[in-house]
Amino acid sequence: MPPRSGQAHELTTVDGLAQLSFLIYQLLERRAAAHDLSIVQTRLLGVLRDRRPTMNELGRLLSLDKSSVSGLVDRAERRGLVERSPSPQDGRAVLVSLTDQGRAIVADVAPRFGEDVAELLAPLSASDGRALSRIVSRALVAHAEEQGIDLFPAVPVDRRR
Amino acid sequence: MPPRSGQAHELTTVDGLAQLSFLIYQLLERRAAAHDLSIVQTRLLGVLRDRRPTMNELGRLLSLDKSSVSGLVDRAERRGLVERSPSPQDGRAVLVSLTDQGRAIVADVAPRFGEDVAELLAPLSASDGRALSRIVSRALVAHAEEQGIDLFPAVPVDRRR
DNA sequence: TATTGTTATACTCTATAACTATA
DNA sequence: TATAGTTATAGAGTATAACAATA
Repeated sequence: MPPRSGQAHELTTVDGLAQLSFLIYQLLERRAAAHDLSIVQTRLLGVLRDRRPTMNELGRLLSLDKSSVSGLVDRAERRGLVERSPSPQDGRAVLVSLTDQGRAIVADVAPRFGEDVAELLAPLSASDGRALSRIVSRALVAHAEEQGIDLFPAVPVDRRR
Repeated sequence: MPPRSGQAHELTTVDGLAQLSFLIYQLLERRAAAHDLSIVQTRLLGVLRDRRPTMNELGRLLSLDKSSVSGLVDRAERRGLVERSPSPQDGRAVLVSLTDQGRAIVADVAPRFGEDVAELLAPLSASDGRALSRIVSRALVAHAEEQGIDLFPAVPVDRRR
């Protein structure tokens, strides 16, 4: 039986966060679909926005096997969204970067997705909106510290190797 | 440049919610993988926990085409997790429900996932935790109302049609 | 005629295993 | 030998289109 809170139903914390996650996931999915992109392709472009990783690093960033990365980059490259170049440092390594076309898509999708999220939060009061942002940020920062992850990379705009 | 808030970094609302979503998504994915289940299969089982929908309704609940639902249910049925039965009301319709085995998996995954989420929120103060739950719930309820979706089905434990 | 569901088909996405080339 | 990446293969997941059965 769902608990009541005042006159309206309230979800449990877990159910609420799970549903919120799926919802936000779908918002991004829908915006990506406007460019005929899957979520994974979109994450690929997003990750490349401020990085120029090797295939290997890309696998770690996206939590994918190297063979999955090969296929992913193949399809993105075939569509002209990313490009491969040989690493000057390591004859075995391959660097992946956005093309202008890929960058244009990121520049289009990102703000629209931002609007979607803003719209989702529009029914909240201003103070609830601020509180949500602060609390979520706090939880993520604590989690990142525990995992030894840097949430705020130095943003190497044009790092070459 | 990321804004500062006191001594710690704070993410933008959009970035924070997006990251939180992917994180929660991954938590569920990891728990599901322990049963060799994909996220989609897990969502299928979760949706069936308190429903006995037709294939058609299932498609709406999971935002999938009917042909995708056919394949999804095929694979779950082959593994003994769900079962199809003819609708007594409509000769064309097919009802889908959990088997005991499917129910057992839900009963195992749900609390573990709940613990993962609780752990993620553990660094928050008690009042922040409550506020997060309340605010998220509020946003989801408002969104569901706008979309004409019922977040709280009447929980038909043993509804036959 | 319209709706429910399945099937055929094609593509994306993913991992494992075997392979090539470089370190 | 070890590492970086690709390829072959197999399977899940998805949608479109065509179809059969029922309403």
